[in-house]
Amino acid sequence: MAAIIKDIAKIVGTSQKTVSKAINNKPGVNEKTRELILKTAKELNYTPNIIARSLVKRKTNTLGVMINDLMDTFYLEIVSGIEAVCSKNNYNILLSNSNNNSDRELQSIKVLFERRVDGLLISPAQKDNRYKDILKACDIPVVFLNRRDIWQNCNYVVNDYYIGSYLAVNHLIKKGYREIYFIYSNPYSSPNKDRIRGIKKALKDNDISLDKIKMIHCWRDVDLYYGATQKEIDYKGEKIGIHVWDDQMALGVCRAIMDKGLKIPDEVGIVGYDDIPTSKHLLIPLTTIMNPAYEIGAKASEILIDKIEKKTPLEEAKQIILKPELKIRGTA
Amino acid sequence: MAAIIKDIAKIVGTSQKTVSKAINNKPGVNEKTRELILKTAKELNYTPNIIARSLVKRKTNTLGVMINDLMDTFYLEIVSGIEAVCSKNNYNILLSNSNNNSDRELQSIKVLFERRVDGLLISPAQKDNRYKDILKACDIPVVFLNRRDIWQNCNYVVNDYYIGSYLAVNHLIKKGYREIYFIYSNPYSSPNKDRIRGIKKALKDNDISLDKIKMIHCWRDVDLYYGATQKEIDYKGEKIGIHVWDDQMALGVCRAIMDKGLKIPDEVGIVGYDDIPTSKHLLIPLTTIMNPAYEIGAKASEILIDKIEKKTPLEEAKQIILKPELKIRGTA
DNA sequence: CAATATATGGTAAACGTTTACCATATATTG
DNA sequence: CAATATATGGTAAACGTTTACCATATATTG
Repeated sequence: MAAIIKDIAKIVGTSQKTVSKAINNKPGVNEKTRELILKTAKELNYTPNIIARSLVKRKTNTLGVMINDLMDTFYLEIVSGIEAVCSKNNYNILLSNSNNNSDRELQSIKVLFERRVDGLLISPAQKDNRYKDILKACDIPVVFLNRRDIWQNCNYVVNDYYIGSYLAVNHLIKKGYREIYFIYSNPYSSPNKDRIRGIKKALKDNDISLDKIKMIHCWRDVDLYYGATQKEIDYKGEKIGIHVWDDQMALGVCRAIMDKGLKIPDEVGIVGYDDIPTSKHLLIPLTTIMNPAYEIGAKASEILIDKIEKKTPLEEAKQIILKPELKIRGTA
Repeated sequence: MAAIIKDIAKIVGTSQKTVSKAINNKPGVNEKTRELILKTAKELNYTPNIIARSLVKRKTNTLGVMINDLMDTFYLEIVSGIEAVCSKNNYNILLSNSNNNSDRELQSIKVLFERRVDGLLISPAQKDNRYKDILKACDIPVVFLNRRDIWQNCNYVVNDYYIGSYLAVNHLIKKGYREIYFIYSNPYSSPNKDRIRGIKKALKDNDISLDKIKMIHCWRDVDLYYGATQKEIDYKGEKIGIHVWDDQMALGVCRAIMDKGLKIPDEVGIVGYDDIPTSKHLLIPLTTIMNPAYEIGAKASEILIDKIEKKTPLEEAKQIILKPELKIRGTA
């Protein structure tokens, strides 16, 4: 039905090769021939078949994007950044969501391979990442999003969680909150380890004993955060400072604090993480740490495309750590 | 480098066809031969090349997804729904973002065609949708997301905005808010037209003169909504009810109302739209209309896949209108 | 003018699958 | 037993591109 190169060649009375060259704007085609070919292509409503091209060129101009939680607005911004860079460089995105299920994650990565993506952007599921061997055996480049501990010398783009949580807790302490809590979600991930280091540094710098910090673990769900805050946090006259895993979860924490009848920021100070777009529009705008999600996605895609197009040697690990920033607003 | 069918055939000492059959679990292969083939495939680390398969089968098992604003959490949920259904049906997603720019939209749709997606899911850019002719000339199925006016008899899945805004304004009126505002964004879209019909119906049902409604147009940006509310809304002793384009924008409206020193919900009532996940976790949880975004995405993909696999005749338009729901919370 | 470079373009193979068309050996049927 | 059905599997073409290898005509060079 749809026209193919062979049809155009037949009509114009030339070879397929000449048609191919003309359509791809390559030199070595007579100007008149080229015009005739392009005109005919337009008339026949010709659309190049990228599938066929990919097969012979062994390049799909496609990036596989594996996200662990598409419902999280933080990843939304990362994907936006990826999309923008891909679009500019003529790459397409094959999007998958593991839902933090490592079986689905493994399966999806296999499918992305079968689809012959030129490179892979991965935001790993929370635990049990079994794809490591497959990825290492394979020779396509991979860049990890927001995680830096998948294997030694992996490519990654992360926010500097060490600095971020340092800034958060240091700010709380300087503002006079002395009873410090950290409510966290993903215990074994590199972000969490980095953040705990940052928090300890902040305590040390302010001459506060390390065991003054109270850690509350809570899986990532606003209602769970609400419940944990309700249950675990008690005001005994000393100002409480809470550093929360991320802004989304901070909503639950804020609500629980208000429901307990405590005052933000007078009795309880709260610092989130990520600076999602809603944070600054809340009734009490959230004090938080800006995590440049869009930039993470954009930077990671740039690195990946560089690797694919061999501008950067494949074996040399690219590791980018982006600076976070304290955004002081209404909650602390 | 990587093994292909030919290699396996040579090693096992059989034809390519037999290998292909064995790998695809098709009948007509001796059990012993099949086992040997699968074992060899595993040893060679064989990965089928979906690109080659797509070329000969003329089917890519890929859906093109064209979103007009990836930064909007509402579309995030739609994409999640799409992803879930695709994953279940062995389809992949090629994701594009038009950023409400109709040039990019047209360009991206062309690229998706060239990539030979089996079907297209489109959430149209705000204005000037120039892809209509291309789409109609082409013979792949298209389902529109959240818009029902692109052309006559197009396939679509929408929320019933007529009912939704009816519920919103009716609720405001019943609660005693008599001065009604509607702050809206996308004037010429089908959602807006449907919503205005719904609002008028609500006024009529409550015996309120149609010219009592005040419409404020404001492009979709929280700060613009904040500004418009600051400027346009004045409390003169009569309770004000505001129906806002969506929940995200309602954040700006709420903040402006508070900054003016007005009380929510005593003096000003606010009803949003969409029921994004944060709405129920706000300090004053937002009264809103639930818009089943995930379901829209899921349903649209199901329809599209049905069309592709010819379970539904291509020419018969599938038009699904999902019911919204009033969520009464703290703001009205 | 002969030798060479350049522009133009044709032929045919290749990318890695699937599948239409056969062919053969064995099992089943009346 | 002859006739037929069934299981197994081989050959070669096809999907729609790109490209290595040539070939020819013309322009340029000394």
